Amino acid sequence: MSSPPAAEPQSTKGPRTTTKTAPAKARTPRRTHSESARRQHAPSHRLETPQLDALHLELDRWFAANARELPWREPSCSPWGVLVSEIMLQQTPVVRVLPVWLDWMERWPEPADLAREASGEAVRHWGRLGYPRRALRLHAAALAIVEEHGGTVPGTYEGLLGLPGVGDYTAAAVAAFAFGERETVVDTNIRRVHARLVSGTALPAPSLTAAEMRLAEALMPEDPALSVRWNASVMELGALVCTARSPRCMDCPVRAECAWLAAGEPPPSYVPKGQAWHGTDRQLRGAVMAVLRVAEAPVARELFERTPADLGFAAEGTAVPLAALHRLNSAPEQLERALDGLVRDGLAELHDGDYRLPA
DNA sequence: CATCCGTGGGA
DNA sequence: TTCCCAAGGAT
Repeated sequence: MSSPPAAEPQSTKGPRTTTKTAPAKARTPRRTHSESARRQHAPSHRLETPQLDALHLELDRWFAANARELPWREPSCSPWGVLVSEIMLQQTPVVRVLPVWLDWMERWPEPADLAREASGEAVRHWGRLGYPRRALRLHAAALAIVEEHGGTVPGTYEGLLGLPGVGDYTAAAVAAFAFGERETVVDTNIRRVHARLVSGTALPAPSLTAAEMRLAEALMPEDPALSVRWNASVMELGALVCTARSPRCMDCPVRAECAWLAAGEPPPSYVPKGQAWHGTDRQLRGAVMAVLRVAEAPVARELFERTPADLGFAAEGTAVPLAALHRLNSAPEQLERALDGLVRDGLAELHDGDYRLPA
């Protein structure tokens, strides 16, 4: 139904103006177990088998026919656009990211455009995507890109990993999808597909293991362009077919090779524990941020506490989110903790008893 | 390494 | 209605 998206490098990363190196304050590069595993070019078990070749072909064909058309997959999309999409997509479904991503790209087409703004503007236009710290980190990343990379998104795993909000997954994903690098991309979708297809289990381990990284590396095609395509294909299969709940195995292009199906779909060996929500600080923080995002002016602390006679003072627009906040009926000390936490995290500023987004 | 950090649509 | 959980990262 959709035209095959070409999984080609979206930027001919030409001269990336590497003249400005040696930043005054170099970020300490993070070292994760998966990165060390990535570094060891452990040729350990390269599975150059006919079966693997067939798998690559089957998934590639499926991807060509079934992949969603997403703007950040267009060859014309800049590395900046890919980076923004990847951070927005962290723990957030595609359908909710789409409108916000389009708004951001129009508003801030380049890192320097966002870097010129106050961080609070990034938070405001993050809307209701959730985890607003990501907006803060994206703004900080834009600043770092301008100050340390001449305004262009770094094109290597290491360079990307040094950016705020960019971890192992995002660094590999941007290097692969925006620059065509052969990187071992492992997200929750890919982990689940590997668990079922290869390991024969319903779910991957609770946390990412070194064995999974080795497996992911072993499954990737050698050719960089094909590896990029493979990474995108496995991720898309996990998102559309090999889903967490009620996988559509009938529509799976590789069901004949699936170890989990062959084993009779054994149930997961553990139950993922859900996150508490009602009555938590997170819920309260979310309600406070909903108020600050729509507020035109700083919001007095009393309005959060509901002491004034029921919102007579609420500035227009803030009445609804304030009412939602009051409905939570949280203890004063919890509200205090939430507000302090937001200020500590840089999501809000406090001036003379008034709260606002960071200016 | 376990925990924290938002949100809303679908099962 | 309730519960699950989606292209994770930082501490």
